[in-house]
Amino acid sequence: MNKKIVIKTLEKIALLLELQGENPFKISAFRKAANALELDERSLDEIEDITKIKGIGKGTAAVIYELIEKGESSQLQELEEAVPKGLIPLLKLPGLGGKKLAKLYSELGIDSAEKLKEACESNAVQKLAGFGPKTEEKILKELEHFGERKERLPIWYLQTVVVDIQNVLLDILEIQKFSVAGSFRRVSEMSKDIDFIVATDKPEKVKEQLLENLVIKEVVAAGDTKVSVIIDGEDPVSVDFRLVAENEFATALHHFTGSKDHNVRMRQLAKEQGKKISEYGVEQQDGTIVTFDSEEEFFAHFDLPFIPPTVRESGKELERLDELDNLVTLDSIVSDLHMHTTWSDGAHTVREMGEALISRGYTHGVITDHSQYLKVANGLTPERLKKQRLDIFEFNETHPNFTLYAGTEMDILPDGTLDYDDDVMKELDFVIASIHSSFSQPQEKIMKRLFTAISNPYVHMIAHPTGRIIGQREGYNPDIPQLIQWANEYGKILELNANPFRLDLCIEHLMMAMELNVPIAINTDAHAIEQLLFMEIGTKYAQKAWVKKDLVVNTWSKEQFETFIRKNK
DNA sequence: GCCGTTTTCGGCCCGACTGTTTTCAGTCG
Repeated sequence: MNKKIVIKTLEKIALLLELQGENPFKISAFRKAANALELDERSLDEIEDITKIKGIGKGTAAVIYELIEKGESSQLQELEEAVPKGLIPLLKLPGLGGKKLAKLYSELGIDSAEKLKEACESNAVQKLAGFGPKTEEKILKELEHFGERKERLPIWYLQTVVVDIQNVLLDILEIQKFSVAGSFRRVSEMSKDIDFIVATDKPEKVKEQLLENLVIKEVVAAGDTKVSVIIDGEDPVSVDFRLVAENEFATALHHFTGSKDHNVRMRQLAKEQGKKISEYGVEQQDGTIVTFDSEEEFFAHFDLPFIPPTVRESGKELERLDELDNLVTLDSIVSDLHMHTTWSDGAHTVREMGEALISRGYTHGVITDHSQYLKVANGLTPERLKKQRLDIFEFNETHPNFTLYAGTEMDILPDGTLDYDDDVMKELDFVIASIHSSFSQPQEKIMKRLFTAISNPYVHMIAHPTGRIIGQREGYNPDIPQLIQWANEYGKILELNANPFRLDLCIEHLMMAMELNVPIAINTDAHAIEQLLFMEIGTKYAQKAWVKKDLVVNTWSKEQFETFIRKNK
């Protein structure tokens, strides 16, 4: 029995129980059991006694054993018979949860969006206890756009929204300080909303100005401590603002940064110490509330080191505290190994890019323009590549404390050959190979192309290994475990492309690479100076996968880097 | 449904907002 199927079944049971209006704790027990199974690294066969796992007891274990033995769950089947399928999508309507939907079904027989609409239009809904005219009106309004709004939005889109909001917040005088929180602060690839924590002693004024100055499509809620709006734009985004007193800022920020599981773990820990965590502070045994100037102090209160937002996920991070020092950080980065200039499709010259790297405090970098195959990007022929090197030599002569290396981002062609001959590559310091064409080839063909590149002695790194664009395209579906194996065998680097559209390799694959100690280069792939800033998001994303500092090529000194790039020459 | 140095019952993380009520339930994060 596949563990994934078991997890899905438990989640499905929880969902259907919810639609029966069941006890919320019972529902969450099934979700917790699914979660516990997911977090356990063992396969189903390797687990001897499943009830030994915390969160799995008699009831959920029975479901799991039945699944293993019969391949199906009688409990799930019964639920599926009792709960109409049409109710499931209705859970997505804001304001409607399991209890209300259960009532709508049992009292009015509502099991679809159409029936719900009819019932609202005939004013049958407002007659139910617990419902009223406003609820009815709200449901009708939500039904108009039902299914239109995207559930989760990609980080590269949300980033633009966050910047716009920050500009509005900076102009509100009554705000003492603010920070983005939530999954965006944890650098999730996709988020369903954006959270901001705002410190102020004049919440009324701040609320007023927020409502006035933001580009608002809809006000969802506007209370004393919480303002919730939908920001208008290409894709509308839910944004929550939490207005708190300045001394509550640190605990509020921690609380609303999450994740949920991280918070639960922290609260349990606090409870063990006789304390209680809320967004307003930490309540001591004697009832007094302690507040903090920073999240660092908050963690220190529980004898914990600062846990970066990026790793606050499953709660298990509290068991990996000794690894926190090994996480890669922006200030340990001394180079960027993938960028473009005006020689191909970049916006700035070799000199401008080089000087931008110096002003970021780096010690070295590599210029890697596109190769000849990419005509749309003005890719370089071997002749132009030679001329470009004169620019690089000249730069190095005039900047003695910094080294710019001559590289390329060379295409792996659709027929499986490489865009430059070995003797062209031989002349270069650093060769990146990547795929930009024929994404839809069968996996076998894609892997042949990647193998040609990775096994070539002059290739140092594979860039953006899957070709994905977050939330938009899957990429070319390579067998990444195999690629990681090859990288290990041939001593090659794999890239974590830091462009927020890509973040490629993804977390799961980075973790696999860590298991084999395959070196990772975090590169911005900058096509303009401003994009060198992507390094920040790249390092944070790497933290999410617990990528070790020593395995990040960009933290290596110039000497270490040179030893690596020269080993095959 | 799960769990237990508060141990077989009774709490489970905790609190805000809304719309329904006339003190609270449901939803949400």
